[in-house]
Formats: sequence, structure tokens, C-alpha cells
Amino acid sequence: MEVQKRLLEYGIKPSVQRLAVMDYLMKHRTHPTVDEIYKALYPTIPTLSKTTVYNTLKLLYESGAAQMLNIYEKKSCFDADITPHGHFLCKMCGKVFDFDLPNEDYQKHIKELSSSQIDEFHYYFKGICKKCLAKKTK
Amino acid sequence: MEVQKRLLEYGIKPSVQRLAVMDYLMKHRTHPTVDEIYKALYPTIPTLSKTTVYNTLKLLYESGAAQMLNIYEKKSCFDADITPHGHFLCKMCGKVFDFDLPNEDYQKHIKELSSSQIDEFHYYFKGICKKCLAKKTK
DNA sequence: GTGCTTGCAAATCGTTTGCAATAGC
DNA sequence: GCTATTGCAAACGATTTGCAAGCAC
Repeated sequence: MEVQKRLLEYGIKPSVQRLAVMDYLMKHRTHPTVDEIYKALYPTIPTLSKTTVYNTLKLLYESGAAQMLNIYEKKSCFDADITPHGHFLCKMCGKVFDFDLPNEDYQKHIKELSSSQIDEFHYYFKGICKKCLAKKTK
Repeated sequence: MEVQKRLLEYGIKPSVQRLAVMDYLMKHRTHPTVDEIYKALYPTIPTLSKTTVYNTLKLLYESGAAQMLNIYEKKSCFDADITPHGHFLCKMCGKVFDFDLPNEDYQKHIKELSSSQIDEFHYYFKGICKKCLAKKTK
């Protein structure tokens, strides 16, 4: 199973809770928040505490096994996709969408900042998605 | 004075407090937080309340007269430069630096997302700046 | 004097911390 | 048994809210 593999790859000792959180992240590419993950896992792991979800996500993020996004103003959300890519937040439906990023751009900017150490890369737009735009004009 | 001009341009009725906040933002391109702005202005406007600073910055941001950045994990910071440009957060010294963004990239991505409405644009790196890297290896 | 702006105090909410209970080797 | 992980309750800190007082035209 690739969930366990991902944890081990980033030096994270697996546990029921950690596997569940990583598994959820890998299967739900919706950029879930702590609360969403907690609420989704609670039914299957009734002893789960929100602190553990916080701890686990922090661990995943700091080990590099997941990305933490601050695209929402007040809460973080998480992404199992750790390759550099862009995000789009629709301010109407609140959903976050992925979009590909031409790789040359990424390289170019890395070079511009050379001699600094780059750990994280964030690229996103906020606006209104096609679906919501259509609804609005109706 | 261009501070007042900026407010009027974005349909914001000037007041002592609003002018002071906008003025501070335009003169200090350090991406200050609410608290930093409040602490800086308090000596000159001793009746100033932090709520007003919050209100004013929200107004500036929602009117388009300033940018709000969520590059820090837990607090917002603000930028009077409203043209699309990139940011770099040094995780050691905590400073945020600007960097220019090749304009074609911006256009390209806008087009990729066409038929969505784009309101905000965020592009940033996190890492360690040259100065701090040098200190570290010493 | 009417409506907008300000500012205080209290509330809110995501997140962190301290610490005791628990699990895994 | 020892160490790392979990989970509860309390603390924290940035931001928002309710509301009364002040200001401007």
C-alpha cells in the first residue's frame, strides 16, 4: 500500500492515526482542512482527537510528505500532491482547484532567487470559478 | 498628496485614521502586520484602536487599495503595492521580500484559467534568504 | 440630526500547549 | 520498562462582533 510507503519515505513512523490521515489526504484531493479530516475520520476511529489530527498534519507537512496551504484566510488546508502546482480558490463556492504550472516558469523563478534556499512554493489565484459565474448570471 | 488620492481613487472616504494607515503602508514597504501598524501609529494617534486598524485594512483590501498577504501562517500582512508581484518569506529572519514576476507568465496563467473571474493573484516562496544562509554557515 | 466612523470589551475560532494515559517494541 | 504517541482540557492569539459614543456634513 502506497500510503504506508509515503510515510516511510519521509521518515514517519506509521500508526493507525497517521495512516488514516495520510490515506484520507491521498484519496481526497479536495484540499481538506483539519476539521474536515477530523470529521471524516471520527466515525471510523471514534477515539481520534483533533489534537492528533493537528499533530499528524504538522508532522506530514514538516517532513515534506504533504503540503500545507494558507489559501483560506483563517485556516490551513492540506494537499498530498507535493509537486509544485497552482491553486485557484473560488470565493463563491469555497472550493480549491488545482492547476498545472508550466515547469519552465518554476525553474526560472528559482534561478532568479538563487543563493537563497527555497523550501516551499506557493502560487494561487482567488476569484470566481466558471460554474459559479454561470450561476451568477442566470 | 498621493495618499489621499489613493483612497479617493478606490472610493474610500478619508479620515485621520484611514489616511494614517494608508500613509504608513505606502511609506513602509516591509509588508507590516496589523499589530506593527497599530504600534507604529499609536504614538502619533493615541486614541487609535486596534479595531480601527483592522477595519481600515479590511476596507483597503476589499476596495482594492491594498493587498492582503497570508504568507505568514497565522497573521495577515499588507502591501500598498497592488501590482502583481512575487514574495519571498525568510523563515529565519521572518522578513518578506518582493520580487518581480515576468509579466508573460502572469498573462499565460490568466489565460489558462479563462472563463473564471480572477480577482487576486498570489505567488510566493518560503525559504532562507542569502543573508541568513551566510550567517548559518559561519 | 442622520448616518458613518471610531473604539472598547467581549466573544469567536483555529491552533498550540501541558500533561496524564496509552500503546508499541 | 522505556520511549514515542495519543487525547483531553485549558491556554493562546489573531480577528470579529455588538454596541455605545463621537464626528462630519
